[in-house]
Amino acid sequence: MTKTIYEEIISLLREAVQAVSRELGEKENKVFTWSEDKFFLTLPSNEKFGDYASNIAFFGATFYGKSPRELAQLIDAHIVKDGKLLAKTEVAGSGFINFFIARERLYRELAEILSAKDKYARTSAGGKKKIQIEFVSANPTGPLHVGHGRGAATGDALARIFRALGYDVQKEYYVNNIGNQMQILGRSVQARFEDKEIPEDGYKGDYIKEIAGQVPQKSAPNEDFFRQFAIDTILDWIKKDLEDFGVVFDNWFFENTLYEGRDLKKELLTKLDHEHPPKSYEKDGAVFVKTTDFGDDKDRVIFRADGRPTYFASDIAYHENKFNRGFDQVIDIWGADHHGYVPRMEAAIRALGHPAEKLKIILYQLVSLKRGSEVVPMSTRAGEFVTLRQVLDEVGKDACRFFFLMRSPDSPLDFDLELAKKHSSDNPVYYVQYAHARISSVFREAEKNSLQLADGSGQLKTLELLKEPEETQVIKKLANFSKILADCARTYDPHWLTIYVQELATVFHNFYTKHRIVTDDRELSLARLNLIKAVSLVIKDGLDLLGISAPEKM
RNA sequence: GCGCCCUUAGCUCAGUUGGAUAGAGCGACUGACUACGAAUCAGUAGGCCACAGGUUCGAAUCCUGUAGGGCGCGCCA
Repeated sequence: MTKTIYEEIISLLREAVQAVSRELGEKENKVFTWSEDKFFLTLPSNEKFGDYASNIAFFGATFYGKSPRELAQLIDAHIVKDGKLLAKTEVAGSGFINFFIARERLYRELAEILSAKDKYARTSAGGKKKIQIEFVSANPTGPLHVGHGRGAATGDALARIFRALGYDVQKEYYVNNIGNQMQILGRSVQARFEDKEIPEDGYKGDYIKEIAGQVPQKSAPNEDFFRQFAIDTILDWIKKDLEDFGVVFDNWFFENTLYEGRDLKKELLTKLDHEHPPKSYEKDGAVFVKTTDFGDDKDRVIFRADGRPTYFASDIAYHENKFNRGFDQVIDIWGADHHGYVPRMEAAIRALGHPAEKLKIILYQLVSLKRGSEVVPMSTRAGEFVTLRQVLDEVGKDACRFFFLMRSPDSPLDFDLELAKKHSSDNPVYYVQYAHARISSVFREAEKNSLQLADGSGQLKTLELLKEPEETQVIKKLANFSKILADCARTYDPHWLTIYVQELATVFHNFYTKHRIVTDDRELSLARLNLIKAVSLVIKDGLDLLGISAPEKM
């Protein structure tokens, strides 16, 4: 596993800073401790600021009574510049250190992509750390709607990215298959089946009729049967929808298994109260958890006066179960409509004695559908929700996933169905896929001219022919891929990758229109074929990690 | 009423741990195919980063307040 350019620069920078610390420490008898999270590089917006930039000198400056610029110059003087990694560095502005990568290093990176192929940018950063991502987890009371699609796309893409970075990832779906809603579901189907009035609070959608229609006539159904039948049927739908959406879970966890063959109440209370002071108490016959001790604004009931557990009891037990399975990090992905639930869940984790950082809850904002400028009405209450299936059938998996992943989970998503269907440059999915197809097409053309890339043809000697600014731009963009993946993992946000593949497509298209690839100059043609090969590898890999296909023709 | 999220170009949005001259795409306008896919590319115009204070060497980014929008506030799930 070779080090990335980014990692190499960071370690040079760290060494330089340490050297400066020692020097100033000896001279002035005081040592500033740079916090480790300040060692990062940004990708400057303007290329005259170099390929990477660091603002590290802004941090120790006042401590040493120097200006950031002075400190930056000191650090800069200690950075090793041997031409293998860095062509030069510069202190600029009020104290930035700008790094310019040596051409030689860029060619080596390109060669690395060509030989690593789809293993490029795979790192061991995760160190086999066990992560669990729980997402979708919609109650099996109806088909998935578009909102669930956003959760599904986000969770699945994150899982793929974390895996690529060497984490041991498990994807899980939690099924609420017991409780009041399930009783109501069962009764609704039963009423349909028996042609009776659906209960006031029952489910009234057409899909209830559909389920009732599938109940075998000769069975002797009772309420339990209807409930189970309904749950099974709906779960089958959900699984099928997810599968067609490209999402396959490693594990389906059923709520009822939390209760089977054990006294959950006793176990939970033992867990909560084994340390002094106890974290639970009884009031008016009900059992409360003192979540207020951990930042929640009121204590929460986990067992009602009649002894029945609340939803929250299941959730606490479920998360305890996750931690018992040995995950170092547990990620929950919820729709923003559940945000009110976050403080109590986090409080519960701490009440159970787990460090708060072990649980990461990602909230994604809601999705609204549009056709052009017209808003598609959606209201769960009126039963007017648009299903994931409908959108999937209409716009296809690739566009659907790309649109869901195009925005940060934080920002509300306007999903324009018309745009997603368009096969034109307005549509970012096709823009990126087109770049990939175009490259495949060039290779078909090259073969006609009996030009082929043999394994290992990406020799440095050949690659060094790539000197045009547009070529350099492409190589630099390619070299950023691993940093982008790391950013996605650090921020738990895959949308950086959707932006990245678009940018990569842009620099490629720009190069393509300016320079001909297949020419009489055989060596140069080979060099350029290698370059676009690398582009197609990274685009394919990037799209793969988003769960989107990279077609060779379209 | 209380809490959380949001407000950046005509539109849809980037701007990640505070950093340099706030960036894309669409739309508008101008230009580029007698050789590899024009589903493409190049260029021009377009901004009081909702508003008002504050913290900082430095704020679209952090804090406080105001206005507007979304969501949530059960011994429901």
